[in-house]
Amino acid sequence: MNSDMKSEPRVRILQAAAELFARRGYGLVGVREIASLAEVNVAMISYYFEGKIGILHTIIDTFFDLYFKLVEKEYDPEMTPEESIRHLVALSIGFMRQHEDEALVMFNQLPIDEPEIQDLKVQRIRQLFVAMDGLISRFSMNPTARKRTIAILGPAIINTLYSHLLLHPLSAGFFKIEKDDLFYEEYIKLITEFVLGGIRSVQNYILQEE
Amino acid sequence: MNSDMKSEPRVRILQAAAELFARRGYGLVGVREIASLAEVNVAMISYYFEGKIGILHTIIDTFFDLYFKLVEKEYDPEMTPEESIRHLVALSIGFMRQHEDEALVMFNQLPIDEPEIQDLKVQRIRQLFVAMDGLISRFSMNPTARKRTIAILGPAIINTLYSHLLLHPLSAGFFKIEKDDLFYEEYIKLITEFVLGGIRSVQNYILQEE
Amino acid sequence: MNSDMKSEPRVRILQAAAELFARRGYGLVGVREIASLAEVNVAMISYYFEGKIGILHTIIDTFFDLYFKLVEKEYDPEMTPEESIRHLVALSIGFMRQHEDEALVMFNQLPIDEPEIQDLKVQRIRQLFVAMDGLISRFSMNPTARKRTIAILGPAIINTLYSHLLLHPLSAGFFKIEKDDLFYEEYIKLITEFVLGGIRSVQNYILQEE
Amino acid sequence: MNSDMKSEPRVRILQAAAELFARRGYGLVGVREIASLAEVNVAMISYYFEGKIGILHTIIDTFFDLYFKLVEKEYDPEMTPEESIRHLVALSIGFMRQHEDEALVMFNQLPIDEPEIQDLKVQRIRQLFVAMDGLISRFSMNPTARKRTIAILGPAIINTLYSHLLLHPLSAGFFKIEKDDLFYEEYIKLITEFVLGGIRSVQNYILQEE
DNA sequence: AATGAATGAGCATTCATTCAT
DNA sequence: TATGAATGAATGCTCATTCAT
Repeated sequence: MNSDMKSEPRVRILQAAAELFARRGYGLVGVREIASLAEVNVAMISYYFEGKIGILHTIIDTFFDLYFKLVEKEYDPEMTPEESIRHLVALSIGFMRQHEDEALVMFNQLPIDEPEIQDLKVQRIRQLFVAMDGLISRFSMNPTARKRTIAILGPAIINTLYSHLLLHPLSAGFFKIEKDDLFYEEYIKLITEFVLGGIRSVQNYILQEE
Repeated sequence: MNSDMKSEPRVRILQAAAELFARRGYGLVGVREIASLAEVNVAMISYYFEGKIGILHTIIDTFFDLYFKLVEKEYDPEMTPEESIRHLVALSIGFMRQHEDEALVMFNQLPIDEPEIQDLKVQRIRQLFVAMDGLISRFSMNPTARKRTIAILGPAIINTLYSHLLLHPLSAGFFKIEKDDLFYEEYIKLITEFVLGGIRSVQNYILQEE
Repeated sequence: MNSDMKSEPRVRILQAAAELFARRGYGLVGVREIASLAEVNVAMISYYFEGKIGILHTIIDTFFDLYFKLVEKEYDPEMTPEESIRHLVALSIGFMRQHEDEALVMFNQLPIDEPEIQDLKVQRIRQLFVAMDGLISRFSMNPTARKRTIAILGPAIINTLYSHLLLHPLSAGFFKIEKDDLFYEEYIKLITEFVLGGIRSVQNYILQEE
Repeated sequence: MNSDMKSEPRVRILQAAAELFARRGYGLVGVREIASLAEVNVAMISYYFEGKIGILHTIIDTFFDLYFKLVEKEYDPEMTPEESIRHLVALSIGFMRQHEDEALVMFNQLPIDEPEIQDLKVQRIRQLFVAMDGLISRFSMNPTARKRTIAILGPAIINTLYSHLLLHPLSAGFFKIEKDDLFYEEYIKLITEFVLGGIRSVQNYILQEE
C-alpha cells in the first residue's frame, strides 16, 4: 500500500483548503474542489469539520495556537525591548514563511463576517494586541500615549510583518526576486530596521509633543 | 416619485457591491443581494457590467484611476523627499478614508485569481510600485540597494498605510476609539512618523552595510 | 406554440407534487421528481413556493379553502339535522373524489411535524371541528355529552368519510370494484346510512345513560 | 455499567424507529437519527434489518402478527354477532393503545409504494378484510349486499377504530381531554355504539332496498 | 457484536446569467 | 431601460450503506 505516503485525511483536507482559500478566497472555493485536491470524499468534510466553515475555523485556530505557543517558548524576559522586537520580528516572519497559506487565509479572510468566524477572529486578534501591548509598554511612554500608540501602531506593525505575503507575489513579478532563504534573510533584516526605526521615530514624536 | 432621490442605477450597483464585497468577500456575495441593496433588477447587473466579475473590475479600476489622478494633481516636484512622503501619506490615508469600501475590496480580494482580475491587479499595483520607486529614489542609495529596498519596503509601506482599514475594526473594539476626524489627524501623524522613521532607519542600515 | 396546452408552471407543480406526495409520501419525493413530472425547471420550485415544504403548505391551504368555500355555499340553515348530515356527507365525499390526491396528502402527511406545517394543520382541523360542532349540536344532547361526543365522534366521522381513499386502493384489489360513478353513488348511500345510524345510536346511548 | 437497563439493540432500534416514523414519516427519518435514539451504531441497522426498509417491514409484520394472535386467542364462536363486534372493538382499540406508534406507522405509511412494502401491506390488509367478512357475514344479508357492504364498510370501520390516533392529537388540543384510562373507557363505549348503530342502519337500508 | 471511517449517489437550494416582453 | 420568469450548473450537505478492524 502507498497509504503511508499520504498524511491522514483530516490533515490533507486542512492543507488543501488552506492552499485554495489563500489563492482564491473562501467564498469562491467549493467543498468538491477541496475534497478533490485532498483526495478524500466530499462527505468527509462534514464528517470531520461539520461543514466548510468548520475548516476555516480550524485553520485560524491552529494557526494562532502554533504561533502563540512559539512566542511563549521563545520569549525571554531578560532581553532589552529592542532585542525583544528584533527576536519577535524574525520569529514571526519565519513562522509566516512556514505557514504561508494559513497566514494568507487568516489575514485575507478577515472581513468575512460569518458570526462564528467573527467571534474567533476578535478573540485571537485581541490576544495579539495584548501581547503587543506588553512589548511596546517597555518603551518609555506615558499611559495615554501608549494607548493611542498601540491602537495605531499595532495594526501597522502586524501589516508590515506579513506585507510580503500579500503584495510580494505581485512585486516579485516586477523585480524578479525569488523567495528563497537569501531573500528571507534580507527581508527580516530590512523589516526589522524599518519597524524599529518606525517605533523609535514615533516614540520621539510623542515625547516632543508632551 | 422619489426616484430623484436615488443616484443612477449604475452607481447604486457599484456602491452596494463595494459595501458587500468589503464585508463578506467577493465570493460570498450574490448578485441578487447586490441588486436588492442597490434597489435594481438583477438583470441590470449583466446589462451594465456584463456579469458579477465586471463589477469588481470596475470598482478596482475606478479606485485606482481616482487615486492616481489625485496623486498627479497634488504632486509637487519642488518638495524635498521628506515633504513628499509626508504629503503622500496624508493624501493616501485621506483618500482611503473616503473610499473605505473600495480600498478594502482592493486589498482583501487581492488573492482572487480570476484571470481577468489578476491582470488588472498586476497592472495597477505595478503603477503603485513605479510611483513609489520614483519617491524612494530620492533618498540617497546606490541602485542595488534601491532595488531590494523598494521590493521589500514598497509592500511594507502600502500595508502600513491601510492597516487601520484591515485591523482597526477589531482594534477599535478593544480600545474604544472612534474613527472620527480627530482619530484620523492622529493616525496620519503617527503613521507619517512611523514610515519616515522606518525609511530613515533602513537607509542608515544600508549605508552602514556597504 | 403548444404552450396553451399546459397550465401555468405554478399549477403544474402543485398537481405533480400532490400526486407524488399522495403516492409515496412527502419525505420520499424529491424536488427533481416533482419538477420532472411538472415539466418545469427545479429552480422554479423555490422560485414559486420558497422550497419543498412550501408546496405542501400551499396544497393543504388550497384544499381547505376550497372545501370551506363549498360548504359555506351549500349550507342551508332551513334543513333538519338529518338532512344537513345527508347533504354534507354527499358534499364531502364528492369533494374528496374531485381532490383525491390533495385529500390523501392532507390526511396521510398529518403526522409530519415540521413546525410550519403543524401550525397550519392545527388551525385547519380546528375549523373542521368547529363546523362539526355546529352540526352535531342540533341533535338533542346536554352540553357535557355534546363535548365528549364531538371529541370522539368528530375524528371518527371524518375518518369514515375518507376511508375509501386510504383503504380502498387495497380493498378494491380484493373485491374487483371500480371507482366509477356507480360506485360513488353506492358509497355515498352506505356511508350516509352508516354515519346517521352511528350518530343516532350514540345519541340513544347517551340519553339512556343519564 | 447500566447496560442491563437497556433492552437488546434489535428491540431498541424497532422502538426508536416506530416512534420516529410515526411522528415524522418514514421518508423524513434518517438511519442516523434512529441509531442515535436507539443508542446503537448506525451499521447495526443494516446488520439486523438489512436496511432502513427492513425496519418498516418488521414493524408492520410484528404489529399484525401480534394483532391476529390476539384476535385468534380471544375469539369465541359462541358469541352473538353483536357480542363479537363489541368484543372486537374493545380488543382492537386496546391493542392500538398499547401499540400506538406501530399503528400510526402502519396506517400513515400505507401509501408508500416501495414494492417490498406494498406486497406486505396488501397481504396483511387482506387478512383484515377476510376476518371482517367472517364477522359481518353473520348479520343477515344476501351475498351481493354482503360483498358491497364489506368493501365499503370494511375500510370505514377500520378507519373509525383508529380515528383517535390520527386526529385526536389535534382534537385533544381543542377539547383539553387527556388520553387516560377514563378516556379510553368512554372512547370504547361510544365507538362501539357508533359502529353497531352504523352497521344496523346499513343492514336495514339494504333490506329495505331489496 | 460492534465500531468509526469511508463511499458515491442523492438531497434541497442557490447560483449567475439569459430572454421575451 | 427595465422586468419577472426561466435555465442549467453548481452549491454545501446528508443519505443509506459498506467495510476493515
